[in-house]
Amino acid sequence: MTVATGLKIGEVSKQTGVAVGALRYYESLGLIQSRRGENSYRYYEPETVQQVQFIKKAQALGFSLEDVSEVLNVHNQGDLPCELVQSILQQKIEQLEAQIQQMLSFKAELENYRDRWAANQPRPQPGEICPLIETIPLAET
Amino acid sequence: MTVATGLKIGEVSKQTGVAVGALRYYESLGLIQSRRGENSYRYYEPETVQQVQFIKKAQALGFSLEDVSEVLNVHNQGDLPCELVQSILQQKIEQLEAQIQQMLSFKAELENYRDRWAANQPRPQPGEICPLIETIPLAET
DNA sequence: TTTAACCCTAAAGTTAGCTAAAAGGTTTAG
DNA sequence: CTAAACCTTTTAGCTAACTTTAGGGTTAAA
Repeated sequence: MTVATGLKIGEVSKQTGVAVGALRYYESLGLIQSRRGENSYRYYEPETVQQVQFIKKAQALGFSLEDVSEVLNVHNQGDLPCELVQSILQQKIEQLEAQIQQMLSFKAELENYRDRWAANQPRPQPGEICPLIETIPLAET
Repeated sequence: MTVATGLKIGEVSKQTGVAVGALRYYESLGLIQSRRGENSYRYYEPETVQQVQFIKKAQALGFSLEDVSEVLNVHNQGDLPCELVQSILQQKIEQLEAQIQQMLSFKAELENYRDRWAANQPRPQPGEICPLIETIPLAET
């Protein structure tokens, strides 16, 4: 039997805190690579640990696995992906800002209803379930 | 043939703007009810239109269909669901507030990185992909 | 040597709220 | 009478990022 070198999937899992199944999933998406031993086990280079941590950090920044994939593709073509990373990051920031604005105005609307209802609690008319909801106008599309 | 009374599903759909498939889905969740004719068609009471509008309005307030189901259960037990609606609404507001706070601090963090990197763009060391990401500390769980 | 711990694949399940497609019965307008 | 429009059921698909399950091989320590 030849000696298979490298880390087994469980070791990568332990070192990164990423579940074995998730690592296989990443590999299925082409985010990480492995060699196979005669036993068909996956064997990873030590760098894979860093790569997985890269993925985790990117995720922590709100990058989807597809974003990560784009970045890695640029990297694998020998180019510096930093500019791409910057532009994705800028996009994320803008998306976040837009979402926050939306949520703020939605929250204001909810508070509006809550307070209006707290001040004046209507009773359901026959056929109604709860006027707290029934008095809301349906949004125009 | 006996006369089947009530609204057919397409009529409810037209009057509420909710797709036929969605109405069947609501029924499968027990949110609305129907009688069946000899032809196996669903026939709805006129009140169903209001009930579906109730669902739409509750959704517009961020209620999940499960939330709606809870409210309707209370209603169907003959109790006034308004108090429950109020407390769900309050919960939603609080959740929203918490999410907004999280997103704000996350956004600040991203801007922090963006600006730090814009000021001083490091080059990848051997084994690194892009220090913009690699210099991020992994969050403690 | 045995057995626990580890590895494999493939496929299905998770969440939410639907939509779509296939294959077929019913009704209704002309 | 016929064809369009409507209704039925069941099943699958959509998004994202996995997890779980089932059914088996492999390895390593005691």
